[in-house]
Amino acid sequence: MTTARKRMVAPTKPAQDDYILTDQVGHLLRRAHQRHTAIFQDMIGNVQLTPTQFAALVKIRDVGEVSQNELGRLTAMDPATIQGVIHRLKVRALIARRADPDDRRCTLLSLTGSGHALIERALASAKAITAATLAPLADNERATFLSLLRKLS
Amino acid sequence: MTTARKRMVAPTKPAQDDYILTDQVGHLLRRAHQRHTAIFQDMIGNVQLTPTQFAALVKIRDVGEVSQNELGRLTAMDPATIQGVIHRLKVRALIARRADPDDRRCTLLSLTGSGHALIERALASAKAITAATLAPLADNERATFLSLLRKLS
DNA sequence: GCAAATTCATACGTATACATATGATGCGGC
DNA sequence: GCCGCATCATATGTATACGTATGAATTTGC
Repeated sequence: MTTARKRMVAPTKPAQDDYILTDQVGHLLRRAHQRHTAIFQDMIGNVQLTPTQFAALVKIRDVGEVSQNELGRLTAMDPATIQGVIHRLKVRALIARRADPDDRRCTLLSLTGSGHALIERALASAKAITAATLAPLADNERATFLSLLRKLS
Repeated sequence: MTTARKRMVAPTKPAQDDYILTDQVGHLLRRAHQRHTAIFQDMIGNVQLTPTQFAALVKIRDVGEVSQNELGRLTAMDPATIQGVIHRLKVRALIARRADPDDRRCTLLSLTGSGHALIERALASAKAITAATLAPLADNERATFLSLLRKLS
């Protein structure tokens, strides 16, 4: 064992130059998304809404009655994902459901009165949240960034 | 002034102009992250790794032995999150753990032989995944995008 | 030196996010 | 008409992601 000295120097320092994790677009996207979510939770106020719950409510407000899967497509959520989101909003009575008279597979979703009131309050915060997320960028950089980001979504 | 002609039109068609969900940076970040995750799962190959599992393995490879919380900081994961990631990698024997002789609170993590072999195989795919994610952008746009994205992470 | 504050890893609860499977329903092709 | 296929909503399982709480261990502040 006296020869057990530092036999393995190389393995402890592999080729970082080749693939730097924190420079990869996937890692940066994940961190930027994390940061935005944190800002959202900080700034959304006493209205208890997650980003996806907010998205679902805003979209229903925009389009009116809509089926669950259709709402998922409009907000980029899997049917399995939107199901849980809607369920939690329904429990809080922010959303109402009724059977679609024309297609018995579908459930039509709409905002309740309190849902409407809540989303209107949340919208003010939402604009500030977008501004806070983009705050590290200069004015002229923001449009550039959004334009490029849109191409990747 | 003469009464509300278009007063009642508004409720069914609310101010979309004011806040367009799909133009908000948070929504675009979420969708871009979704797209990257899908590309990752498609291209990572028969190596069964999620993006965060891959990140943990790559980072251990880069820095050698490291405590669990420290690894979390290096890969932008909460202590609660990294705990689950490490647990799943440990079950698959891709990671080994030993007590830190200098700090009995800590557990030192390292790659096993198969962990090392697996991450080396995954690295080839990882470069292609980054390229595929950025494929919608022109060459000159990619550096711009990454530079701006880094400011938001 | 020692009490207070911090850090480490874990555990529990909630909320996306998606693959997959299922049963009910609608629709197109023949 | 009706059979095959698609769609809708749900259910289950796995994996982040994080807040909060906990107990053990270490560092600090005085």
